[in-house]
Amino acid sequence: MVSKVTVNLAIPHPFDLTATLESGQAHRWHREGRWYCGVVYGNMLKVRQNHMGIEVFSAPAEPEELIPLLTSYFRLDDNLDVVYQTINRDPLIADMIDRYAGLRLLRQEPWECLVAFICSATSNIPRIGANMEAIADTYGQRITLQCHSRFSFPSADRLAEAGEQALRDIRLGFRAKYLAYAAREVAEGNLDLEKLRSLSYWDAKTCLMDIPGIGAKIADCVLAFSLDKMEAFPIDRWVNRAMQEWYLNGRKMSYEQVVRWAQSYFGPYAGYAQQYLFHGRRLDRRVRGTETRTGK
DNA sequence: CCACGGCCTGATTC
DNA sequence: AGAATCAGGCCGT
Repeated sequence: MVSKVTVNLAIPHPFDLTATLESGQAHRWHREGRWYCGVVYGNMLKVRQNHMGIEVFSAPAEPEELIPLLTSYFRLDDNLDVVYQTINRDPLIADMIDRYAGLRLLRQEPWECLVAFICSATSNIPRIGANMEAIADTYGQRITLQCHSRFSFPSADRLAEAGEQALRDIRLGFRAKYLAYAAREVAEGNLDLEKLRSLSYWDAKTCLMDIPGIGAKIADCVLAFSLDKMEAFPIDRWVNRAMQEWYLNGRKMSYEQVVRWAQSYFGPYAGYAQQYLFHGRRLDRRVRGTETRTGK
């Protein structure tokens, strides 16, 4: 029997499922028309937004049981009005907020998020997704929902056991070594991701960056997208370009200098500002089809 | 601190 | 068409 609920959570502030799931934070969502299919915390989900809220199919847990999980995952506990008031410092960011109102950060599983962004180095969004699926297909558990099958995301233990060569074999490239190392550190308890929540942003970041293959950018992604550090400000080429052109007037600054600048400018929700800048810049490039290659 | 080459691989560009 | 180039970085020199 198929169960379905409309998760009729009061969403008093804007929420845009499409913008949220297609803003490059999460890598295991597949779109089918207006539905999105993904795997979160061992549950396969099929979700769609309507005027009431979010419709959900799920397995193995029933949708009703997953309401707290979904509320957390989609950060429906964030008051976006407050976020917007805080980061809305100028007409440029205001335009992004206006265009993508309801785009939310996600609160993902830290381990899965860390793996995804280890895979992100010198890669691109489709390939990161392919890597994540290959990892799940090979090492996860099968979950079936309405004749579709997906696989849960495997634990660090499981990937530590797999080892570097096996990860290379599923085409992770040079990232296999970093992933194998990180898996071992987490499996052995030397890196306790949940514990990072209780640390300050800078302390948590330092812990993450102790792992080879995790630099400032990847650490910031994990902190912003899974560990509730909303002041984290991941800077990739798109955000960097937005910052250079719109805010820094071409001034040369190191990565961490730009982070500090953004934090002092946008405040404690700098991570939200980053997500809007990133999304806007990326879509812009797509629409125009061409990208000026003067920068690199 | 900064600059640079190398790293796996697949898609896109020339 | 085959060869460069590039993609949501990081590390070592």
